[in-house]
Amino acid sequence: MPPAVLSREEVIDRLMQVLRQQGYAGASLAELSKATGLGKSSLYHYFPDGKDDMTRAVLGQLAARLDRALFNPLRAAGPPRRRLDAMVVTVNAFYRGGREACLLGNLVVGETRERFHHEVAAIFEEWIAAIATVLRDAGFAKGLARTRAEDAVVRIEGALVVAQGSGNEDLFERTIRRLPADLVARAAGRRG
Amino acid sequence: MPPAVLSREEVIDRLMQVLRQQGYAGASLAELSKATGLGKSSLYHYFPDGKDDMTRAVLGQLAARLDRALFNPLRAAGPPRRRLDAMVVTVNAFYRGGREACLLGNLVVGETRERFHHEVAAIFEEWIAAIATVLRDAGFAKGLARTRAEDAVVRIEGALVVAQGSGNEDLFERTIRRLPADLVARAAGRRG
DNA sequence: GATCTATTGTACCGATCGGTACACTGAGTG
DNA sequence: CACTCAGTGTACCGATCGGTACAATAGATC
Repeated sequence: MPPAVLSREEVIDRLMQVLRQQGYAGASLAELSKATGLGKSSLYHYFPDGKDDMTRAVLGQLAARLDRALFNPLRAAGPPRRRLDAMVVTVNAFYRGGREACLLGNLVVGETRERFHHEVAAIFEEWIAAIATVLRDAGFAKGLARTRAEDAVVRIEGALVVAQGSGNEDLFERTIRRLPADLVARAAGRRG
Repeated sequence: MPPAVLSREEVIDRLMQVLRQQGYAGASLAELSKATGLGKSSLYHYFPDGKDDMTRAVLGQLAARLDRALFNPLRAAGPPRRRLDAMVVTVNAFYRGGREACLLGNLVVGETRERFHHEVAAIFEEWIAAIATVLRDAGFAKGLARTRAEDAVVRIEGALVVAQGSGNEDLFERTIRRLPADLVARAAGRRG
């Protein structure tokens, strides 16, 4: 809907970049305007309820993109180990090797946690469920598959925080590279 | 220094609560004032450089408290497994079973990442090093001890995010309860 | 009691916040 | 050509932002 220079999807993409980098409270309308190249009036034309609307649009687009690029491949047929390896590649690209923050992680802070809880929780849940599906396919019992799937997402989110906080850039990639082997390990072989 | 009703340590404690819950951008002077019971003038009397000063004071006090309650016990003598168990108890209390956010995690967002990077990175580093010490005492090689120690902190930070994001409250406690056994496992016995 | 210094309340500053009003444009459509 | 209407720039709103000035107060010290 923007003139032609930027599609709606691209606009939401720019909004996502600002939100994931600055957080909700830190993302001012001025920055969102600058990042998209749209004036405030245009921003409010597309997103009548302001930042709240924009954030919901961003969450919707994120959910759709993750479905396509991450969750559906996880749920598709194929060797479990290979599906997990594919996830690692996608996740690594999505977070730019740990240099980019997680939007979901930034939306659990302060008042935004309750405000966007439904959307955020749904994405986390779908992610965990998709990994659990792979692990069930790999022969694990339901409970164990679920627990390990949670642990995988926990480690990805944690690795982002610790990598950025400690300045240890490669910690993120190292952490997620271990994931596939760890996840399918038979009650043994934690890692090297 | 506050009249007598609140010690400096207590004031900084209140500031910490606001900062860890709201993040830096979301913590307004009005809120910090209300939480401490000090007017803006008093706040600026104790912390002349405003929010920046307050945040540094909070980080300093956090570092001191973690040293006393978490890192020193980890580095002290005693059975490694017991030291890790103690860490879990302390961590669980500190984060109120996952209901309280991590200040460090909230300070890696936006411009605050660079601003407080030294302090934040130092705390993460000391934490990881302390856990690595335990694991060396448990007989692990230096590299493996370090990697597993990183993983422990990664899982704690990640569990906070995922527990709060997914609304799954007990995920945090479940995750950290697994940590001691996982950490000292002999290249086997990932967990259940 | 006079003095001093730490602490505080009040009032204020310019800047920016999120958000709105409105007139204008320009590309389609009849 | 007349009309419409999605899209936009400009100007503005009251509220709040982080921060400062300053005079009043108060408790200790002499």
